[in-house]
Amino acid sequence: MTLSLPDLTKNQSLVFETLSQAEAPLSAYTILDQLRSEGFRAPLQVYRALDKLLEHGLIHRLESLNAFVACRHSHKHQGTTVFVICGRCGDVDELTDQVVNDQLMQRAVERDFTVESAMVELRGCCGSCSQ
Amino acid sequence: MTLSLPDLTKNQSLVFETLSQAEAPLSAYTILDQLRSEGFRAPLQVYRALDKLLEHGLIHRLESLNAFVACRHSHKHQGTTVFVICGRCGDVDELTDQVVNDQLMQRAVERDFTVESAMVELRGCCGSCSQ
DNA sequence: AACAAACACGTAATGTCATAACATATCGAT
DNA sequence: ATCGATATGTTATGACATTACGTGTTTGTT
Ligand SMILES: [Zn+2]
Ligand SMILES: [Zn+2]
Ligand SMILES: [Zn+2]
Ligand SMILES: [Zn+2]
Repeated sequence: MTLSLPDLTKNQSLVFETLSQAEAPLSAYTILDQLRSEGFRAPLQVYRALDKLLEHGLIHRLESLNAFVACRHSHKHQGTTVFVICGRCGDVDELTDQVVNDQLMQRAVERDFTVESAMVELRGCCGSCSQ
Repeated sequence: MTLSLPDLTKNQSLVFETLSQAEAPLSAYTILDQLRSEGFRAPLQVYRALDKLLEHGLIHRLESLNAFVACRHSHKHQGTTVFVICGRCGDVDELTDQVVNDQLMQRAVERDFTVESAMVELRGCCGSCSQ
């Protein structure tokens, strides 16, 4: 099954392909290095593409790593996304949880706080790496 | 009630005082600038003090801001701490929530993931700033 | 006291992540 | 064809963090 993607420009496609094929989160500068053979020369070429891909929801930024991953969800995100990040192999899984989301929003409302964005990241060791 | 603090060195005390008196999260370099009059010259002086203060649990690092705050809890942290960060005034509140913590741990266990650390940060607008 | 280990500190250099500023090019609608 | 919006190329700079090396200070042991 192929996702119907928004039209991506050349640079956006290159960055997205790079992230999609990676097995772990990549920093913008790592992406830059991998795309030098395609003519990339400067960080801004990467960051601009990343910005658009983030807007489209095709990728995510992991705040605790200063790195980026292609989205693994085939469905639209609803509520807060929880990122589960293995520190050994770098694998990143993502999940949405109604209970977590509702509880966070409830606690925010209680204190009259308007949530504009939420970050939830679990760092640790995945099943495969624990064997 | 005064906390019984671990013995802090001169540099650690200076950094902790700076953070304690701040009304918003501070970056390491902002702390450095504020402590130049006290003889601080290099980022490492700040980062080393921050490391120790983090170990002692006296301060927290906000991953989504690359900045630090003094802990506002008078009690020991149990489980995941949720940081609630106002983007207007910079105020940071922290709370612990059993439901959020248990649900996150449950979802981790389900997928055989061992959590080593969890980060939860809500960005938005606080009650005072919404008036 | 003498010694050694552990810890804290000072300094310079470097590494890593991200954006500002400015110029040029491409595309699409009128 | 012209115009506005978007995308791109390039250089420089800003912001966050660590490596490497040397020195000083404390502490526990002999
Ligand atoms: Zn996703
Ligand atoms: Zn793993
Ligand atoms: Zn705290
Ligand atoms: Zn506020």
